[in-house]
Amino acid sequence: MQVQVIKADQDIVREGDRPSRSCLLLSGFTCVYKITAGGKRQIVSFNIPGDIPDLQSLHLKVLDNSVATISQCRVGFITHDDLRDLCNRYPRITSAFWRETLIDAAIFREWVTNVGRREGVSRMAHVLCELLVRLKAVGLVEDHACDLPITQSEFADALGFTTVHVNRVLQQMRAEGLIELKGERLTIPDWERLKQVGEFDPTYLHLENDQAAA
Amino acid sequence: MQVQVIKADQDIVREGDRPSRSCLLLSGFTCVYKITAGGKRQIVSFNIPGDIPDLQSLHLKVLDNSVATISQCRVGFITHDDLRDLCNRYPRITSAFWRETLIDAAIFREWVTNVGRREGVSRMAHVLCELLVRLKAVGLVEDHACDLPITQSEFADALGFTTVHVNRVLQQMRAEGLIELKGERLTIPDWERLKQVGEFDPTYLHLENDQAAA
DNA sequence: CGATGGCTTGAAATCTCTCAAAGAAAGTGG
DNA sequence: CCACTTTCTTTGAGAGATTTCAAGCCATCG
Repeated sequence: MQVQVIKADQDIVREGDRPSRSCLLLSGFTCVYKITAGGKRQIVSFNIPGDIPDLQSLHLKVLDNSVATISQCRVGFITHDDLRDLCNRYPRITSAFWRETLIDAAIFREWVTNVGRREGVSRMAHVLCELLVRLKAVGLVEDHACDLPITQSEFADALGFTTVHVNRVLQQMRAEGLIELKGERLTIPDWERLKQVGEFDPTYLHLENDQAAA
Repeated sequence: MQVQVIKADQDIVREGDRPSRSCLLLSGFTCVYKITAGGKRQIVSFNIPGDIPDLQSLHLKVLDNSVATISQCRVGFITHDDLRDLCNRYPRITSAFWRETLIDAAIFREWVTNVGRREGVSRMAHVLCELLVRLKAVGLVEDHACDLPITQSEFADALGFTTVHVNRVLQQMRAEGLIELKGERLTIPDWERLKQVGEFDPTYLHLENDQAAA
């Protein structure tokens, strides 16, 4: 595995690429995004350490999305040949990788639902809940607080909002005591309430030990 | 494989189920959907003959979505045990199935983008383009026309609109000569223009022979 | 210290929803 | 085969959520 440090706001791979390797995110945040013909950006998922944002390129030749760093990241590149060897030698690994991509798909499904059917505060709360639970699962949450280097305009691209609207939604959430968010630090004063506002049910994340979601 | 005929508007599997088999759609249309805590429905994809809407349940124990028939359907059920046997015996099959689920994921990504960043006519045009191309790939399109038993309220649930709005969008599209749609019959007078309005690029469908998309 | 990127604000314009009702179309039972 | 019911489509008008445009503020960084 070839490890590399990439600074913030850089594309790791681009839509249309035909990569011969995939990347394992070791530290930092990345996002998977698409650009519409009209020039608008939609982030379709956030990646946290442990994720392999472009594992699908192992079986789909052409990338239909880009992956970019949100913060500075450490990334490990593994060639598809090596991955295939691994899969051939240990069928268990095939299943595990396959399962990872299925969970990615489950997250996309949930995002379609979130963007299509929830509004304002509720939509934002839902993504925050997802991030919290996933970060907790990899040990990046202490005391209902975590580092979150995501800008308001990145949230906008993830939620299908404008930056202006994200700003107003966040203000409302702060006013209601749903979140504390300053700089890159997010704190959740009342997890149960945030979950309720975001209509958040972590089933779709298919976590092995469900306690992380509690 | 156990074949069964299921009438329209029936759930085949439900969110929360732990199925021990998956279903292959032989004829008819189904959809994958989720219900939010607020009681709203979001369809996250349409299925056409040849699809296996719940193949993911092979590796994810609990279903995080439901699958329902849209029209009357013929469905073939295959047990997970049989599927696993197949995969073990023929690694090629594993790859093929895995690839199918990766394409599903690619479609979800596109839908997030569609719902998040396109509006009105453009959003509707995009789903129609996707349906056309996929139906063409399985031989269900002749002369830029196909059967499409999807109601306006189902389109609404797929696009994140209300039924009323879908109705108005469709009227506008008819008025602009983008589509002809009466009853269950859809005709596309000008494919290039519809593609352009829907900002449709079929790359994400990862079709083997790209001509289908032309 | 100026520059850059990110955050905040206001007001008007749009898109989409809600509510409510009526007109087609399709299926059901007698 | 008709009357009846149900579902699907269509319409109007007012309300709401979100966008657009435009500007000012704040922090960070070289």
